[in-house]
Amino acid sequence: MKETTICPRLSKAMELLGKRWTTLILYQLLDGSQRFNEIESALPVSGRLLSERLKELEKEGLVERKVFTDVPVRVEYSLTDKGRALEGAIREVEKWSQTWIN
Amino acid sequence: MKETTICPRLSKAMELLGKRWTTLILYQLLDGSQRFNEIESALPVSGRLLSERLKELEKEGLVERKVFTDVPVRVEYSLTDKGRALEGAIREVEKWSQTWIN
DNA sequence: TACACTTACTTACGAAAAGTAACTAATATT
DNA sequence: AATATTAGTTACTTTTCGTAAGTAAGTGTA
Repeated sequence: MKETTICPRLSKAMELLGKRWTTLILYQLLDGSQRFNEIESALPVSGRLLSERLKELEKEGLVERKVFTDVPVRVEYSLTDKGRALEGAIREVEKWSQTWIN
Repeated sequence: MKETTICPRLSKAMELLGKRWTTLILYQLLDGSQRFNEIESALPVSGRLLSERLKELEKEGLVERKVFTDVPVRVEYSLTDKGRALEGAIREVEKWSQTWIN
């Protein structure tokens, strides 16, 4: 990779948030804890990618995964403090989109 | 594409902003008008992708392109009002990254 | 007992996007 | 004539994405 002048923290943040679907998944979870299928229904993302993204977000500590051993199994995803701390940024994008898109 | 419950404006916004490099390019331009090579040097993005992204951003009205017929040619990119309106959102992400990354 | 049904994934595979490096046009300098 | 500069473009390989089908663990139904 090239040498750059950009802040490594912002760079790393964008590496995560700049991936397709990541921000919309977080946006969806701002409404509260949700099951896999709920998120999948709310967004035009496939199970394959949703699974992949949720794993990344869990690994980076933005999302928490809870398994309930009901039948069939129930899995709930929610934001951690680190994830919820992005609410301000996400709301700003939401506001921008209402003003400038379409 | 699937049916979703998410707001189409936010969805469209994220289709643009969620692409790799887009937000970092805008962040870079918050510093003011910059030439192609300046942006390329500041970010770990290749000329091929930078060119593609700048075209998209110009088409969507977030970035303006000005050609100066110096020798060799000079091209300057700057934010439009629509692009600059994203400053709040970008600064929020920047703040978040300073607090939570690393 | 056998078979369908549910959720939360995983796998396989072709298509699209991204990374890398070499190349180009226009012109000015050496 | 050869070299250098900027702002790209082209060709090619690798990575990521999208779609559809398959899986595991139980539970309900015939």
